[in-house]
Amino acid sequence: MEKRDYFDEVYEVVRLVPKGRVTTYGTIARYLSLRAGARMVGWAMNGSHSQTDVPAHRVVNSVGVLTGKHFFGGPTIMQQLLEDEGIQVNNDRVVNFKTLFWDPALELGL
DNA sequence: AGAGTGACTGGCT
DNA sequence: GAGCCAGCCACTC
Repeated sequence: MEKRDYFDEVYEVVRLVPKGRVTTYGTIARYLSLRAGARMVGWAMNGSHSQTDVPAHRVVNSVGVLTGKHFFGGPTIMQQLLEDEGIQVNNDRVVNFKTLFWDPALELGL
């Protein structure tokens, strides 16, 4: 398998997400200029289980919904991880998502 | 090679 | 905010 190419880049960006902040698949896709699109970012996260330092729980969709929670081995794992970082989650949706949103191209001073 | 699927997004209702 | 639809690319069978 060894898809590594853009997978690794996605992991790297996700790792840069500060604790208590979140970002979206589409944002990562655009930041890395992935033609593949946001869907592939999610697919890339599918391999994040091999990476221990990849906070995939900080990656949500465009409206702040924890779409990938089921892939954490449980429907509440992702939410608990976020709440543990001080992020409030209500009905699978990140509270103040717009405020907690972290844009790499913006925060990294690009 | 063709069809189905998915951790998405934007636009419209 | 929530639902439906179309576009998007990579992966699997």
